Amino acid sequence: MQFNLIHTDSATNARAGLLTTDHGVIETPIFMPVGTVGSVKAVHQRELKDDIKAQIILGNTYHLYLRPGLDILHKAGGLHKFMGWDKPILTDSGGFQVFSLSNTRKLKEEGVTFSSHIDGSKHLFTPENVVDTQRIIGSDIMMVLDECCPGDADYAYAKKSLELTHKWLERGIKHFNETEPLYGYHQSYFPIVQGCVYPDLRRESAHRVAEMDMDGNAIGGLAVGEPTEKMYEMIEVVNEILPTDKPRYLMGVGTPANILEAIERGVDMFDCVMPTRNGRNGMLFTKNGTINIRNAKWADCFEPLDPDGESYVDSAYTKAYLRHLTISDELLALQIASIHNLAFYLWLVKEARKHIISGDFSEWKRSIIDNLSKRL
RNA sequence: GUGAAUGUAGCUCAGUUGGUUAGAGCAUCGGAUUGUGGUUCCGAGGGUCGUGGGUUCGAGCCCCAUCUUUCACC
Repeated sequence: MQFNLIHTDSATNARAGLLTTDHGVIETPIFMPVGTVGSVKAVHQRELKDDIKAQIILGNTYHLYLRPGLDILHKAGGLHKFMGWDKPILTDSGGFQVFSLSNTRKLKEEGVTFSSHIDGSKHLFTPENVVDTQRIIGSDIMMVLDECCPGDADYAYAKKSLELTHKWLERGIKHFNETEPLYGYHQSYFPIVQGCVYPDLRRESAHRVAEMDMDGNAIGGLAVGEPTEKMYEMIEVVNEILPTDKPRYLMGVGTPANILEAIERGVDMFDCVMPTRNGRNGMLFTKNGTINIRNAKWADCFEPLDPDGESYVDSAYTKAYLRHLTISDELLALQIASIHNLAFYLWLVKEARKHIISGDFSEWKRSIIDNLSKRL
């Protein structure tokens, strides 16, 4: 994997770059649609590629490990072949799911035991076997197993949690270095900065992560209940330390405004369920603000879905039609809303990149950011 | 025609031996959702209890009449 910075904004820390993987080049900053179980929910691979213009998508180790399972993924020749997607894939380690989904998780030095949300069966994730699993999945970017600390954790808990995450980090990297890709292309392995909302823990973690000298670095444990300003502060603290010549990935974030603020602070990669999950619930993102398409006021609005939108759904369908489909629980509603929102998120980062390169990122951000969180 | 049921929110129904401002689910309307369990959660509006009388301090509940719908029988 290679990362080339094309341009760094003179007024801010925003960067435009090119991330080259064996499955293609990614223009950063980038947003990565989330495709948990080998499918971006409600969106066809062809639409992802041709209409949304996704350059990389996410898969999830926890979900794929439980279903379809390693045997099937291995026989399929990895996730790319299995799902018919030949562009890059990043897999989350599953650490977050173990903490957010499982009610019977148990943290130990060795790893984390949890019971499946599907059938209750017991499983153990260790830093090592999560590497093995991601080798089998064959993701271009694998993530380390970490503990995602809640946003309201106290200092003592956060410190203890961070120590465990760092131990797991070293074990994971050791195992990564001792294993080989299974399908003939390179796999990168990103460590994750934790430390909750405590600047000294974040600094310590960022130093630790930077020392590992991996292909790229991630910032985790944010947007998990802490105030937004804290999140921005933590990004600043961490990015002072993380190397500038490696891509920085802010995990699980976020709103369009969050993304622009993070880009300004030097983040290159994002993923979030927001455009797809909220889309399935009738929320549309536009550059003028968000729309709740369920609202009665759209019932007879026969204007295009989004006059400024670049996706074909934006001009092909009206607000009234999408409201009708949404209220009627039609499957097409999920598809249209998901395609629209993902296309918007990809437009947003593409536009940000354009303005970083042309040197007016700050002005552009200022001109758009207040509108993004308005409600239409 | 006779007999038996039935009538409470837009819909399907609860509603104790008669006792404060008649409840629920769904629907409607609005809000939340940040490394996804096609979710989930939160809030709001909405009823002259078929109608008219009566008994009672007090009636959705008891009595009478009437209408609606359903079933059975002639």
